[in-house]
Amino acid sequence: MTIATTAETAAPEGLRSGQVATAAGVNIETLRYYERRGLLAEPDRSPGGHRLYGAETVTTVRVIKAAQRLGFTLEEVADLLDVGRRSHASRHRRRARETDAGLQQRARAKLAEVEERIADLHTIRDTLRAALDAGCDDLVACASNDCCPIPFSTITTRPMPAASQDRRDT
Amino acid sequence: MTIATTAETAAPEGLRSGQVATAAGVNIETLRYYERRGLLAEPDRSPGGHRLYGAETVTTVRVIKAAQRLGFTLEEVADLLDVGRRSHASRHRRRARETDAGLQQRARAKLAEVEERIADLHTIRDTLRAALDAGCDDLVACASNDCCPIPFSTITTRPMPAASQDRRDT
DNA sequence: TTGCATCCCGTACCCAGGTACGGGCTTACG
DNA sequence: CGTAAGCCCGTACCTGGGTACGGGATGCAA
Repeated sequence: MTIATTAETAAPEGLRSGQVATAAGVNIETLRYYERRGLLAEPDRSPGGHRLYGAETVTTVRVIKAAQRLGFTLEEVADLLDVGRRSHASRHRRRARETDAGLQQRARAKLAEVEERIADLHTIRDTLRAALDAGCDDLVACASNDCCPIPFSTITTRPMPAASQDRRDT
Repeated sequence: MTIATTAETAAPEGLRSGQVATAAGVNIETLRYYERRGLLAEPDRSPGGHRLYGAETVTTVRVIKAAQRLGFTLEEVADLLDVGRRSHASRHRRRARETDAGLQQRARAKLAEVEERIADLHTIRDTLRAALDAGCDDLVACASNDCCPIPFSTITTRPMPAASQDRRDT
C-alpha cells in the first residue's frame, strides 16, 4: 500500500520497469516474473497501464537476488519477505495455512534454517581448509577415512530433506 | 577383490547402485546422472555389468548434496571434489585449462567463495534477527528506511554480476 | 502529429538438475 | 532350474528460474 508517509509530494509517480530493472541489475521480464510469483507486489499503474514502482522495489529485488545466491528458492525468499510485508499481501494466498501460523514463528524458523546453512558452510570451509593445509589427496577420502580428523560427519550425517524416502544408514 | 570368507555372506566386492542410493538418500538415477556429469567416477562393474561402488561413494554423494544445499552448482561441486581427486580424473576434461592452473589456488578460490557466502548469510541472519527483535514491519522497509539500523546495505549494495545470473567462471 | 523508446501481455523457449519409463539383461533364492 | 527382484541403457519428461519473442499500446519530445 502507498505509505505516502510525509509530504514527500511531487514524488515522481514512480520508477518504470526499465529503471527498476536497471537499478537492480535484473531483466525487466524478471520483474514481471517475480510479480507473477508474488515476490513483488503489483505496482501502481500509470493511466496508460504502465507499471510504476516505488523506490523500495529496487531494494526488494536486490534482497531477493542476495537470498537466492545463498541457495534459497523463490518460494523461500517469498516467505522471508513476507515476514513483515504480508500484512497487506493476502492476494497470492496459496499457502495461507502456514502464513497464518504465526508470523514470528515462521521468521524464527527461517532464522534457524539460515543458521543451519551457516553451520554447513563452516564445515565445508573447515574441511576445505584442513584439506589444503594437510595437502590432502582427496576430500572424500578425508571424510571417510582417518587420513585426517576433519569434521565431515556433520555434513555427511545430516538427514537429507526431501531427498526421498527417509533412509537412515551409516 | 579377494573376498576372504569372512562371515558367510562373503562381503560383496562393493555396493550396488540401489544400496548406495538408499544409503545416501538419493535416487538411483541420480547416481547415473552424477556419473555422467563426472561427479562420481565410473565404478567397477560386476562381470555382468552391474555397478559396484566403494563405500566412500556414499560419503561423496552426501557431500555433493550438502554442498548443493548451500547453493553450489553441480559444476562447482565437481570442482570442490576435484580438489584432491583429480589426480586420476582427467577424463571429463572440458575445462582442463583451469584445472591445470594450480590445484591449491582453485581450492583457495573456493574457500574464498565459501567465506563470502558465509558473510552473506550472516548478514541475512542478522537482519532477520534484528527485524524480529524490533518487531519490524517489513524487511525491505528496514533495508531502505531508517526504521532500524540494519546492515542490509552489505547485501543490497553488492555489485550484481549483470542481469545474466551469476555466471562467474573462476 | 509524427516518431522512437518503452511497456504491456501472452506464450514459447532455454538451462540445470533430476525423474520416469520401457525393453532387456543379471543375480539371488527356493 | 525358474522366477522375481534389481540393474542396464537410452530417451523422454518435469520443475524451477528465467529469457526471448511478437505485435499492439504508451510516453513524451520536437
